[in-house]
Amino acid sequence: MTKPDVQDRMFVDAIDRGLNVLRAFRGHESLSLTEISRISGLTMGAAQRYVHTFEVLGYLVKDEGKRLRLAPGALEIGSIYLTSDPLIERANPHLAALNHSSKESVNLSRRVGDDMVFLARFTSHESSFIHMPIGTRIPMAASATGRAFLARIDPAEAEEIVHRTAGRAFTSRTLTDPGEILDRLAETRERGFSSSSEEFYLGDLNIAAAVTGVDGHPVGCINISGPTSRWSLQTLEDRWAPSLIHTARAISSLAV
Amino acid sequence: MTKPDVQDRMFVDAIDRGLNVLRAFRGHESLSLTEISRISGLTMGAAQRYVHTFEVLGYLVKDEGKRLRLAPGALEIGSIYLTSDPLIERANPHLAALNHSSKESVNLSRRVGDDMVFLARFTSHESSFIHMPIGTRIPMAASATGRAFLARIDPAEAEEIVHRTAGRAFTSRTLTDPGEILDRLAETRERGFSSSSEEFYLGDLNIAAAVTGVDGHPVGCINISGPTSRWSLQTLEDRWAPSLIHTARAISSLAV
DNA sequence: TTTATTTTATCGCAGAGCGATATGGAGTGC
DNA sequence: GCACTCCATATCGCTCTGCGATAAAATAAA
Repeated sequence: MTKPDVQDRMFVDAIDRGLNVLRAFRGHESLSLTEISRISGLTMGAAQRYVHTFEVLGYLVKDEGKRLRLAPGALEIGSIYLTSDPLIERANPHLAALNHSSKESVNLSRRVGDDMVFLARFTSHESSFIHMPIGTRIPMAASATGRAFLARIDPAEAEEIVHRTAGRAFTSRTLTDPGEILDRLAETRERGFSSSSEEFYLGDLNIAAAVTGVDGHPVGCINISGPTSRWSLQTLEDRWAPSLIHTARAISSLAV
Repeated sequence: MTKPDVQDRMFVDAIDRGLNVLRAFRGHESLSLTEISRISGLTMGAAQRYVHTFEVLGYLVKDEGKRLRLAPGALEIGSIYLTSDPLIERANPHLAALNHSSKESVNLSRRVGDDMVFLARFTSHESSFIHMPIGTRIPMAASATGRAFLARIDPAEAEEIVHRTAGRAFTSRTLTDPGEILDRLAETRERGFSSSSEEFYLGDLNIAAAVTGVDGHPVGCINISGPTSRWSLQTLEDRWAPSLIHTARAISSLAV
């Protein structure tokens, strides 16, 4: 369970237990009731009750036979979030303009724990397309957007996060040495943007810059991503980093 | 409450009560605890417990003062859905290709109740951009995608939906007469695609075609949307409806 | 056809979530 | 600076919601 303290009487267990039913679908197209019970750790009766509840609410739908799938109704809360976060609506015109001029994928993300989460995504105008839907999480230490964010928070906190989370490799190119990552943060602080080359998936190059709030603290990041088939990291940086920084500043200046 | 039957002992009330806290944020950037209590219909104590629970889970975050906002963590379940629905991943390359050739906004949607919900969105390569995030719902009767879907289901069911939901106008151009909408469905059945002109918001033109499953029933729709500043409905149809239909069929042929 | 597994339906129980309320904190007006 | 109002937080005794267990029904596999 997510509950931090077994004595937290303010925490509603049923919410977490219910969400665990939906979380069970991560990496699965469909699941049987028995599989949901096993993956979520709930008894068969409890799993049955939550599944029934989410079917009524439109979050789950029965597939052929008795298997269940997540349904489009599961987008309900995420959709409310996407229309209530002012940063997204404020950033969109700027992201669209940068997407238009660069013709590459341009995204907005915010921090969630040790990850960056995509909130808005304008896909490449060229034929190379990679499926990274809204809500996708990328580890901060292994991504340009994450490192752009880390470069703008308290250095001690950034160092703690890097030491705690570095080490996991996603490709053969992922930086895993904390010292090397911290060097990249220092470089990012100097240049005002970060970059990564094929660290989260092969063939993908990225440059990113932080968006700040009125107090100068980072509230999110924007990035441009382009494939190795069209760019080298050097040419992507030379051509688009100035516009990226300019766009990040333009979005930052709208913060209230 | 959403509960259809007060005697439904399988329904977990706490889930619905909790979701009502999050639903309260629809149309609001932030809310106080008192406002959440009032909008959701929960007592102060219950609202307090659910707010605390969602703060721990990362779905809500405290703003300046005591106000609360939805946080990016609220995308959790929606994100799992977007990566588990095989239609989305199957459709993406085709949507990207159509977006690339048409340079206009290309989207995928599925039916939820009386609405169509955007599941994937490739934005226009031109400068006109409209904020319609993933999860946005559009009434079936008042949209090209919805009418493309209605044209492929049982005519009696389609007629019932049109009579029950038609009448609400979103712009001065929204079709509200059920007879006229049913005529458009007949036209759609003939042409294999539907269209709408400025019905959901002014300046927006749309053509749509249904994606079908192995049994020929519709499982979703794709649409191309372009602004009146660049197209007339006639030229959008003439130029892109053949490709749209072709793309819908290509996606349909991948269904299992 | 038989057996095994999964799903559904039901029930008595107990503790999770409840509403009420007291207390603390913040904002406003004088 | 103080009084008042409103909001937020903390707490408590209570009850009914969600529980696990289990029997029956349905489905899948041999």
